[in-house]
Amino acid sequence: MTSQGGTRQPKYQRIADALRTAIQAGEYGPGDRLPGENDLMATYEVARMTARQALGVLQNEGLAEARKGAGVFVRAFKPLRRRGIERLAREQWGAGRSIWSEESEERELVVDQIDVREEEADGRVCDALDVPAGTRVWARSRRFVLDGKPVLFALSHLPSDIVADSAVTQVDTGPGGTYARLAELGFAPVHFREEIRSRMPSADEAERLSLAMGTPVIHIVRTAFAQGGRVVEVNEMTLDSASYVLEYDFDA
Amino acid sequence: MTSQGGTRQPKYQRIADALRTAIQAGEYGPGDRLPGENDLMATYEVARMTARQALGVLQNEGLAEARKGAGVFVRAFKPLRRRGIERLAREQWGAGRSIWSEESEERELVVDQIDVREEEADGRVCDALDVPAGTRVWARSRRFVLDGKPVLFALSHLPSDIVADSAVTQVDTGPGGTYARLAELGFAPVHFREEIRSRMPSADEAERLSLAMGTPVIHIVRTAFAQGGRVVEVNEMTLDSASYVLEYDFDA
DNA sequence: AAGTGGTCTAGACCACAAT
DNA sequence: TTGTGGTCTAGACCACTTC
Repeated sequence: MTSQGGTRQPKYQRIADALRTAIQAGEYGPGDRLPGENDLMATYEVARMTARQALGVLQNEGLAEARKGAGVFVRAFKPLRRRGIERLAREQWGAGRSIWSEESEERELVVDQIDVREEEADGRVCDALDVPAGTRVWARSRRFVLDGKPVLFALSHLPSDIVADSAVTQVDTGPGGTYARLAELGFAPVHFREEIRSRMPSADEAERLSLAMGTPVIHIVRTAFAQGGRVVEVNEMTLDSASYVLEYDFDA
Repeated sequence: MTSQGGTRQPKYQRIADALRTAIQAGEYGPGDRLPGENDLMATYEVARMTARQALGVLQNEGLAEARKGAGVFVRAFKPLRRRGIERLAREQWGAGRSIWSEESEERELVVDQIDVREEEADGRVCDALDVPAGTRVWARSRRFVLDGKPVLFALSHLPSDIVADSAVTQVDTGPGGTYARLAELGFAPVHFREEIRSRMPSADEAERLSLAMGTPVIHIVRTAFAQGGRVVEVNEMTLDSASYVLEYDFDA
C-alpha cells in the first residue's frame, strides 16, 4: 500500500486537487487559512511529507502562500495596470509629470535601493545600446515599492557621451525624469521597443521583490530610440507578475 | 546536526547554489545531464530527500528538467519572437496571409485540438465583448504545435450577430483568417488592445502545453475593436513562456 | 506553551529508461 | 539488469507565530 490504492494519481495530487477545487468553489477565499499539514495528515491518513507535498503543489501554482509558524493561506491578487504605450507618450514626460504618477494613484510609492554610477558596458549592454565594446555608460538602478510591497526593479543604461553632464547622472533627474533631460540634450526619444519575457525568479530576485513561491517575474527590456535611430537608453525591468497586468493599445 | 552546521543556509539550498553556479559557469551546457540524486547523496553526504529537494529547486527555477529513469538535465531555450503590433497591421491579413506565416518560418507548424461552436457567453466573456448577459457567441479554440512542441493555446469569442453566416463559424476560415472575414462583413478591426499577465499554469494547462516544471505561462487577452468602437473579437491566448518573447514597437 | 511550517534522516517500493 | 527519478512512510529537531 505504499503508493496508489487502485487510482492512477499520486495521493499528494489528489489532496492538492481537492484543495484547489475547494478554493475555486469559494470555500476558501483570498487570505483564508487552508487546512495545515496536521489537518491533512489526519483527514487523508497520510505521512507528513505527503501532506506537505500537496500544499507545495498549490504554492508552486501560485494559489497559496505559506507563512512560517502561522499556516498556509489563499493568495490575493490586485494587480496594477501598466499602459505600455500611453505612459510613454511625449505629453506625459514633456509636461514634467512622472511616468509613475498615473498608475500609483492613491497609493504610497517609494523608490529605494537607488544606485547611479558610470561604468564600462559589458557585452550584453553594448549589444543592446548598439555601441562598441568597452564604451562608457551610466547605469541607473532602482526599486519601486508600492504600499510596502516591492513590485519592480529597474536597471537603465545610457551612453556617457550623451548624458555625461546632465542630471541623468544624478539621483534626482528633475521634473519629467530621464526622458525630459534627454529631450533637452537633443536626444528626445521618438520610438520605443519593449521585449517581454516571463520566467521564474532567481533566489536573488525572489528576495529583492519579496516574491511568494510560485510567482514568476515579467522581464521587460525597453529600448529608446532618438530621431535618426540612435539608441539612447536601454531599460531592463523585472516585475512581480502578481502585481502587474501589462496593456498595449494600438491601431491596425 | 539535524540542520545547518554553523551556516545559515539550508543544505539543499547550498547544493542547489553549487549546481546553479556550475551551470552558469558553463560546466553544464544546455541538454547536459546534472549529477543525480545518488551522486549528490554521496558527494554531499545527505539523505535522498535532501538531494531531491536541491534538484527540485533548479527545476522550479526553470533551469533544469527531470526525465524519469534518465536523469536531470539542463534546459535549453530558443524562444520565438512575436511582434505584437506589426503582425496585426492591416496589410498582413488584408493580403490573405496568415498571421502565423512570419513567425514560424522554416518550422513545422501544426494546429490541432480545433473546436468551433456557438454558445451562450458567460459573464466574463460578456464583459469583455461588451454585450448583454446571455448573448450568443461563437467560440473558436485551437492549439498551435511548433516542431512537435505545443507553444500556444487560443480561445476566441465573437458575437453571433456579426459572424453567424460567415466562414468564421467554420473550422477553416479561409484566406486571411478571421480578420479578413470580419472585414468583408463590414467589421474590420481598426484597433487592438492586448492585456498581458504571467502566472504558473494549472495542472491542466501544464499538460496541454507539455510544460516542464518551473515554466510559467503568459496569458494574453486581445480585444479587437471595429470602427465606432464595437468589440468584434476577444481572443485569450495562453503561451509557453519558454517558447516566446513578445515585442511591441511604438512611437513616443 | 502550543501549534505551525521548514528542514532532515533512513529506510522502502514503484515505473521507467538505458544497456 | 541496473540505475534513475517519483512516491511514500515514520520518525526527529528547529524557528517562528500566536495565544
